Amino acid sequence: MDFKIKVAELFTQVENELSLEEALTLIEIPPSQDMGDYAVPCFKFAKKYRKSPAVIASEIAEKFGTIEEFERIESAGPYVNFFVDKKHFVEKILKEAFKEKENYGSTNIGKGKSVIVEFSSPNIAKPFHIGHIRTTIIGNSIYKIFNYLGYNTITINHLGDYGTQFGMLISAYKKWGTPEIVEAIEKNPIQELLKLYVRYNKEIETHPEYKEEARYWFKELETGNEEAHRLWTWFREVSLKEFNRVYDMLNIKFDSYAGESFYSDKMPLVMEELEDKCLLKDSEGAKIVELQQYGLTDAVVQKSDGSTLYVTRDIAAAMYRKKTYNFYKNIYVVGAPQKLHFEQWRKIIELMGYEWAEDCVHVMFGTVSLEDGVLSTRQGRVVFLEDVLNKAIEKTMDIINERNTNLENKELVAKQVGIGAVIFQELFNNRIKDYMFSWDKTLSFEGETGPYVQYTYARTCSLLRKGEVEIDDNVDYSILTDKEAFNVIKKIEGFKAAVLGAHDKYEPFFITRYIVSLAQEFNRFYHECPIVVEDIEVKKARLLLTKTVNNVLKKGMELLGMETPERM
RNA sequence: GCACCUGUAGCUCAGUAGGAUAGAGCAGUGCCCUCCUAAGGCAUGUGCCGGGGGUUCGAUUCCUCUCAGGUGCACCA
Repeated sequence: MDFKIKVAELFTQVENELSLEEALTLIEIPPSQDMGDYAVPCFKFAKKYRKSPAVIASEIAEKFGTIEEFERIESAGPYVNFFVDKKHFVEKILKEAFKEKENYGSTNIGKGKSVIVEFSSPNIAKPFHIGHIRTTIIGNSIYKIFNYLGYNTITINHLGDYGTQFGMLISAYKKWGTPEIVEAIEKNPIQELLKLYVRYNKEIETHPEYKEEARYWFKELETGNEEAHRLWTWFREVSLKEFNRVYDMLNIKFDSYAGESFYSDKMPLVMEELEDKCLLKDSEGAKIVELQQYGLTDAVVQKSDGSTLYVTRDIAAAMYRKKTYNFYKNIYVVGAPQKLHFEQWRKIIELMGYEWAEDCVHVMFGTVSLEDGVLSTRQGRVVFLEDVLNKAIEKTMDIINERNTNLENKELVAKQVGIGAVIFQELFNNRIKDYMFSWDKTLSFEGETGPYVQYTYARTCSLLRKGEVEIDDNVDYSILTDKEAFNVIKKIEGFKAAVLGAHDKYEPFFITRYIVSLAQEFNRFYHECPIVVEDIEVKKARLLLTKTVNNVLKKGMELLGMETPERM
């Protein structure tokens, strides 16, 4: 980064009308190595000097004398190309990384600021399936990234634990809840509760009165009927226990499980406030907030039967969170189909006069589908998240048994690598892309994959063990100016930018792409340059580089939510 | 009908706040373990960057129209 600033400074010296900021925006990274490390195109100056950009570039390049940080500065066509002094560069980057250790890549931009990340949020009594993988893994990574940058982070699992569906479940249980069913639910909660739910929905067709009964029980639940509450609590607990199995596998923890039910008593106040602020309109018995003038569709905030809706609850939740946590950002990791909902919700909060509406962000992502169509719980088109993780672990175990039979902790490593592969895959592309779930892709471990990065990391660990020297930054840096080492170090320099990019755009894939490319560069270096060698100076220098790569890969994987096995 | 998202190599995708010959992985082919972990490295081919117009010295990138796929549009969440 500092070298880039240096380039900008040099440029402002020869072009004194240029501000440092302007100069910085002009700087580019040349497409090819032999064009230098930084470049400034001169098209912009053509008008001013009435000369061709190529002539300007060569004139500018000549104005620079010898400069310590740069090996040479020369023009190539309309560009001025800067070649950094390799030794200088290498030394600066590695010393910095060595000094900052596991904080290399972090900055303190989040100090004193609280950020809420709401993610995962499965529905109680419904399967935790492949459709939940995205919010869960993306959300966890965003939390880790913000946490690393010094923010005070709060993770919230906004459980879907409220609504008429629970009236149905309670009613169904009261009808068919034999001791055998109780036992089955304890053993296999989600599947059995889902069965009850599906059966109830089916029987509504022949027994229309069931619909009324479900509503009755939901009302009872709301008004504090003891039995209803006891059943609801039980459903919630057994479901959560099952979800926690997956969270444990993924190593995910939440600070709060305040779900929909948590806000159920906070709705009247929201309605009152909307009323006071003259935002409500009656429409066919329902209460709405008109939003058409803002290019949105009107939002229903209260049904004609008086009960509230999703948006109303989210407004209550946002207000509660502002009051409780005084957030700097309130992040919702929820699928793209809910874009309109979040736009309406944000607009309403804004209309209520809360400036912090702009601090609420919807981090959306594309939809997962299956090869045989859209996911559908009812139609049995589900892939359970737990099955995906377990299959990935199994496959990893097979590979380990094939190739490394004397590895210790095989089970642990298989778990770390298998799950790492799934996480990595999920965070490899731009969030917004839709994708089709495929076992082949999920279970492929070659090329740009999680195992590839973990393998490279394990390789660095192995080298550090075999090196048997104390790593310090007092080495002969000229050893690291060859092409392969230099490329690795240039890559290392980019870590900070990758983390910041991921932060700014709420896009973990900046980090995913980054660590894969770092691993690639390191593997090239590894194949070209023997590291653990007789010559102690060469060994020390190359091991310092190895150690730095080791640190960055480890931190990068951690930010994605992956484990980092030291042998595999 | 209206709105939003996506469209780049056979497949899956990158493409850095418009710039120098558009890049990776997979799949295919051929090399490299007497050498630090071969889940690795090297070599090799592939592109009307969906299409038309426009802005610009310069467009995969910005604007506009258009085609294709996906998603959302009031009492589900």
